[in-house]
Amino acid sequence: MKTNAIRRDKPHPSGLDQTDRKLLRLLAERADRPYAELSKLVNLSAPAVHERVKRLRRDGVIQGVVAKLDGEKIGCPLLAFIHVTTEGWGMTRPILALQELADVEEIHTVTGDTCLILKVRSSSPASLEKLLSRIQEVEGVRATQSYVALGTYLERGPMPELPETGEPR
Amino acid sequence: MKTNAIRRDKPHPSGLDQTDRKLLRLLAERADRPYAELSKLVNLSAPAVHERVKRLRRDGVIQGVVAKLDGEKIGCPLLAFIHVTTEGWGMTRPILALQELADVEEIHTVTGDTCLILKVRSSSPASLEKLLSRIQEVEGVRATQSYVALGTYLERGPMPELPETGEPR
DNA sequence: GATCCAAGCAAATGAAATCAGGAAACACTC
DNA sequence: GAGTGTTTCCTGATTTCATTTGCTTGGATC
Repeated sequence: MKTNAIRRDKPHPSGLDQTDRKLLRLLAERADRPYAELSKLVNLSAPAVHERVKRLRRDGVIQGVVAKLDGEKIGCPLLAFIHVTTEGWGMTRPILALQELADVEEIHTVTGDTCLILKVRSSSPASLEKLLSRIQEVEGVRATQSYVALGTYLERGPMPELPETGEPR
Repeated sequence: MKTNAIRRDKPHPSGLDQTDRKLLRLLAERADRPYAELSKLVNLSAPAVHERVKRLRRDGVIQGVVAKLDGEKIGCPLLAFIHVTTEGWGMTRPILALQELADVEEIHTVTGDTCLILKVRSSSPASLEKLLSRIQEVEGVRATQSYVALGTYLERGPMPELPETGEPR
């Protein structure tokens, strides 16, 4: 028999222990790793990792697994952030309907000198202009201001912080 | 023998045919599908899908596969966009170094009334404040302006447009 | 119309995910 | 501190899926 080195620790408010967090960091970076590989990295057996991932999925911590595509290579070289100021609160039905457009990637309501921030990716300036005019037409929209990305130096998803150094990576 | 329904078409400038684009849309949404399932959805055999995905990966169209995590559930409930105005162009080494911090998710240089846009996700107002002060200290940084997200109504990655309707979804 | 190439398929192989049975640690209660 | 239930883990099957192989065909080229 083997003396299992089990260390229970859920010191974190999120209910995730150290191993969970490490796993999540690994998966947020690259989710197509075999459990066998992950299991070595977190010092567990493959089925144990499987079990944890299943739980994290069930609890909604892991929302899904997606392929990261290259904007330029799929024909959408133009990335822009659009600030939208509106009459009221901002998040109306026609605004929400914008998510049907393939080039709208994110929609947030925010505090600050604007109401909405949209992240969009267009195939051409003309396409971006069309999108803008479409937004301007929406009932309640006062104005828009665009920020076209010249370069993207980092783009990744949420990732739990390491132990409690509270910083690195 | 079966009469293969082969339709060659690469009408798109990106070099991706209709099937590639459909595949990419499927994978951008959910990348943990068996090839057998994908193969039905695009009317191909599993090995054919495998072949295509391999090519798309090799060509960098698919940059990778990542797990999408829930910001709140991993203890980072605060999402914010930070505009940074700087002396010169903006993208200096110390700014780039910010990517070492786990809560910085994106860094873009942009046109418009700011130089840089950062997307960050923090565990608390205090943590966000610390990050802000850290940015302010960077050589060449003139000012920052923050937009804290109240609600996120859409958040996804790049995705090729459908056929040529140029719009839906 | 002969030849070449790209892309496909079915069948076979190998690798990985998943399931099962049982043990250890932990967290309770008494 | 012994008893008991629950959680998490491990090893060893079993099954599912990815990947390889070998061959076929449609289309392009000459």
